This record gives sequence, structure tokens and C-alpha cells, in this order.
Amino acid sequence: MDDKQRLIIEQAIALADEHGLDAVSMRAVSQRLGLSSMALYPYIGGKDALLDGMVEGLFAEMLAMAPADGSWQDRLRAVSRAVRALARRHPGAYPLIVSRPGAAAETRRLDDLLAGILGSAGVPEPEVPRLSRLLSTLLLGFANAEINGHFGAGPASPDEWDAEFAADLDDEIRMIEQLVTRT
Amino acid sequence: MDDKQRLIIEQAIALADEHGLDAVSMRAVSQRLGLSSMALYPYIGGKDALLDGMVEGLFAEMLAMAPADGSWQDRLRAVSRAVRALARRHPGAYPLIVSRPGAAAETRRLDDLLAGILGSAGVPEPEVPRLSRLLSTLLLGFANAEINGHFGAGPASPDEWDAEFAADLDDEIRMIEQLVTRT
DNA sequence: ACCTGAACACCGTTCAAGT
DNA sequence: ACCTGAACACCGTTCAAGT
Repeated sequence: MDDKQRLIIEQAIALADEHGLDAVSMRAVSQRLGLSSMALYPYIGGKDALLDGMVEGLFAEMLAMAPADGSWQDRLRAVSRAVRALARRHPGAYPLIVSRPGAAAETRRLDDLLAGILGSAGVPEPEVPRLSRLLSTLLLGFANAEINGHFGAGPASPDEWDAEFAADLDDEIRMIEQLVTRT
Repeated sequence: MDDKQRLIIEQAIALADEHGLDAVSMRAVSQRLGLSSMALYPYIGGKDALLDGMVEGLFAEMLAMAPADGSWQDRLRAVSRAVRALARRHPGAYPLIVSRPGAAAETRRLDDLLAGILGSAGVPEPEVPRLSRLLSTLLLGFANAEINGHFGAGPASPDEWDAEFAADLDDEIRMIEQLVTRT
């Protein structure tokens, strides 16, 4: 029954969002489920595995949000929106995505998604993996910066972040278009 | 005497690089200095302030590495090299840069440096702050991905990371050049 | 099969005390 | 002024035990 596993991860994410990542302890998570801390161990391996599971859960949620139709530009914008929406929905848990190694299997699905988009944009195949990684670094990192309050002099309101992100994306889209026509 | 403060932060960074971030405890750091853990509190505020201090120390080290002469393209490449060199020199401590809010004063100096470079590239002033943030997100995030082993199918050897990073930077440089001539 | 309690070796931090 | 020891309320995790 990995229903229970999913339940545990769900509660851990909720706890992180409500009280910060530091509040995510085995004891606190188990308490939310009416169990003792040791009851979690059979379902998740331990604290580290729980954090990995949270990353996996976050990615899964994000990938479920991104629609897969429209022009490649539209799809790219949809993925970007999904990443930022995830970060804002999970301000406490999201930073795990950027701070934990990509051991999780779901992690690579974002790169695959981006690779698909770039492929249909006409990007030459040997360039696709590199550009996927560039974009995922930028998307994940930018959302993290917003959540973490990076950039002392950065955008102040969510609307300003939206505008900045849209402009960044337009630049990247132009970069990709130029790369395609250069070939 | 914030000589002592610097000494503490130095040892904390060394400890992180040698034994991982989790090994950085007040007790372990103080032991490296031949002190009890409580002796650190007058010099640094506590664990959180210590971690912030480490971020500050890392940024300072990086900024000292980046030469400030040559064409704007050369200077941009120099900054990029400095970021990656920092990450590889501090594989344990570096991730703090990306996981901790930019409260540290030094944090913004990277954006200033990038803004200066973009300014001398001829980027229109209203676009400069946004592009500085885009570049710093990309540079810091990419180095973090390398350290953290993000991207399951990513580059395997340091040389491959070098090549990928150089290609990314060329793309960004072209993007900036195009943005300048479009004006 | 599923859960618990006590226990161990750790944390960060406070506070009274030492020189 | 600078440092320490004991103590407190927490951790993650093990292990024997309960039903």
C-alpha cells in the first residue's frame, strides 16, 4: 500500500508549506497522521528518503499541470507557468527541488518535456539536451529566486515577477528561434 | 575582532566541503577551533547567522576571482568561470548560495557586476536589471546543477560540463547582442 | 502485519559560573 | 573580556516488544 507512502509525503509537504522546511521532522510528520515517528519507517526509508519523496511529489504535481497542446512557444510558456505556480503553491517545500540532487526519477521528466518542445521547435537534435538543461535550470532557478526573495532589488509584487518572467521567456524563445534559423 | 568571525566561517566552509553540509554543527565547527560550541555565539549569532556568513564568504571569494578587464564578452565569461570555479572548490558549501535567501549583502554584488557588464555591452538601461537577474540565476543554478549531479543524462566529465557551459554562454551572448542591435 | 516505548547519540541554545 | 559545563528541549534511528 503505497497509498500510505503518498499520504506521508503529502503531509510532509503540507507541513513544510505551513511551518517551513525545518519543521519537517519525522516526529512532526507522524504526529499529523496520528502515528508515532517509528511507524513511518516501513513506508519511507528515513528522513532523506522522505525529502526525496517530497521532491518527486512536487515534480509530479507540476507535470500534471502543464498542458501539452498548442505551438511550441505556447507549450514552453505553459511549462514555465506550471513551475512558477508550483513554487507559489508550495513556498516551503519547493526549494527542495533545487537543493536536492536529481536522484528522483520524476526529475528527468521535466527535461524530457522540454526536449520534446525544443524538438518540435526545430532545434537541431544534438543541441536539444543542452538547451533542455539550460531552460530547466533557468525555470527552476527563477522560481526559486522568487520564493526565496533572492535579488534584493528585484521585483516587489507578483505581477512584476510575472512581467519579468514573461520577458525572460520571450528572450529565450527568440534565442531558440534564432538558433533554428541559423541552421 | 572579526578576524575570529572570519576564522569561524572559514572553518565551517572547510567542514562542509570535507564532510558535507550536514556535518556543519556548532559543536563540530567549534571543535575544529579548539573551543566549546558556546564560545562561537558571541562572534556569530547562531547557526542561521553562521550559514549566512558562509554564503557571504563564498560570494566574496568568487568576486575576488573575476578579473574586470577586456571586452564585455570576456568579462562575462570570466564571471562565469569564477562561479564554476567556486562551486568546484567548495562542493559541500556551494549549494548554500542557492538554497539560502539573498539576505547577505555580498549577494547583490554579483548582480551589480553583471549589470556593469551588460551596461557596457550597450543593453538599454531599463532592461539591465532584469537581464542581470536572468544571468545570475542561470550562472548560479548551472553551477549548482553540476555540483549536485542534477540531470541524470547530463555531462559526465568536467570537460563536458565546460563545453556545455561555454555553449550556453555563447547563446546568451548572442541573445544580448541581438537585443542590443534590435534597439 | 502493523504499530509503539524506551533508549542512544546527536542537535541548537540558555544560563549561571569560572578566570 | 573571554570561555566553559551542565542542562533543556529537541532531532533521526535502532531494537525489543506488544497486538
